[in-house]
Amino acid sequence: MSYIYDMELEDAKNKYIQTWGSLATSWGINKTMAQVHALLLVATKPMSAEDIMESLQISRGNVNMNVRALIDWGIVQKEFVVGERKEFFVAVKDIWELFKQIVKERKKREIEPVIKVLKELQEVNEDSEDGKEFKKVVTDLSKVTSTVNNILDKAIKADEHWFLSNFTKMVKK
Amino acid sequence: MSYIYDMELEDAKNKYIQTWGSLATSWGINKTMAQVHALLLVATKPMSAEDIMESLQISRGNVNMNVRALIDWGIVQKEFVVGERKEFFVAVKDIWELFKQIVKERKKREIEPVIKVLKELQEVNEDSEDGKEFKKVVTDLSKVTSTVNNILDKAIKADEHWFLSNFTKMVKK
DNA sequence: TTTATATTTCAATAATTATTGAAAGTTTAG
DNA sequence: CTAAACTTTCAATAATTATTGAAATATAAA
Repeated sequence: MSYIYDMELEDAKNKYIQTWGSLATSWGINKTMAQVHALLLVATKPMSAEDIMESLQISRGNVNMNVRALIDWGIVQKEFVVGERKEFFVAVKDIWELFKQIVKERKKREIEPVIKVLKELQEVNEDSEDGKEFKKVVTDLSKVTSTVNNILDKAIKADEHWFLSNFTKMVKK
Repeated sequence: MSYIYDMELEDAKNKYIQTWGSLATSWGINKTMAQVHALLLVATKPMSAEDIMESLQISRGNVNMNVRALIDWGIVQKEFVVGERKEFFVAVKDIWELFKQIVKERKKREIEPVIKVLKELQEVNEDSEDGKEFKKVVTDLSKVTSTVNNILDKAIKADEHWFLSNFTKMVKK
């Protein structure tokens, strides 16, 4: 194992962590949250709050808030290390599981609130020409949104192999 | 057409515009951009920059920037009105077209950069145990991301009827 | 219990992102 | 061409969101 090689791996890991953080911004996800997740995903052993603070050069409070958010998303878990009093954290390493959790969470945050609002809006009185047009827009939005929601539900329930092979073939013309 | 009824429709439209704006925030999309889009989507005729300024109580510069962004996304278009010198704007009213444009744009912004980075990262030397693990994570991420990307490509090319009926049935067990 | 260790909270502050509005730039009518 | 009508730009500012760090709280060992 040469020195040069190690540097390359470290560089790759860093690039990965940094890139994830900046991409996250355009997804409406906190930069640090994405970085902490990326760090845990490529870590070879459980990390404590202090390990994370040091790796990413961020404060204790920031680590705490973002690790909690990741646990909420269901993509990071606490882990206890024998002989250690403090908490350690690990990322869910199974990428399929990760994918499903992320879909589940974004569905909940992005799609379900939309469906809820559209449903309410469909109850508006629609006798006038203007009202009919509004109702049509809302109904059409509802239809497409619900379909997407159903498809994501299926994806969440599917298993990895089915998704990666059958689904792909199925979708191909 | 009664006064009360009109109020209800106006209220519904307002609620829709406001809600869209706040939901957009959690999607990494500018609030005003979403509001302008919502406004144009339920408008019964083309709107000028001034109409939008007045409706949403925002500045001219803000309208200009956000309308431009919407045109970039391909979900709003300029329209000329006879006898009027200024520009008017309309939203793409075909919801299926809207859906496809949004998918296309988010794919480009969210998924394609990820694929690009993962591809680069797969080139890291992987002789050590640690390196192998890293490579596995990256490869797995690549696989799932590419599959999602392919599925979205198909969705963009599909037609509405196929998507709303066949795809749904197909996906059902 | 007391003490040491670890975690959480949150007000203050920093960093980022959105918005304004007026000046500069463009386009069209006369 | 010139003036008026309209659009774009962008530095200044406002609003929002993220981060810090120290105090408060919680937990476990002694």
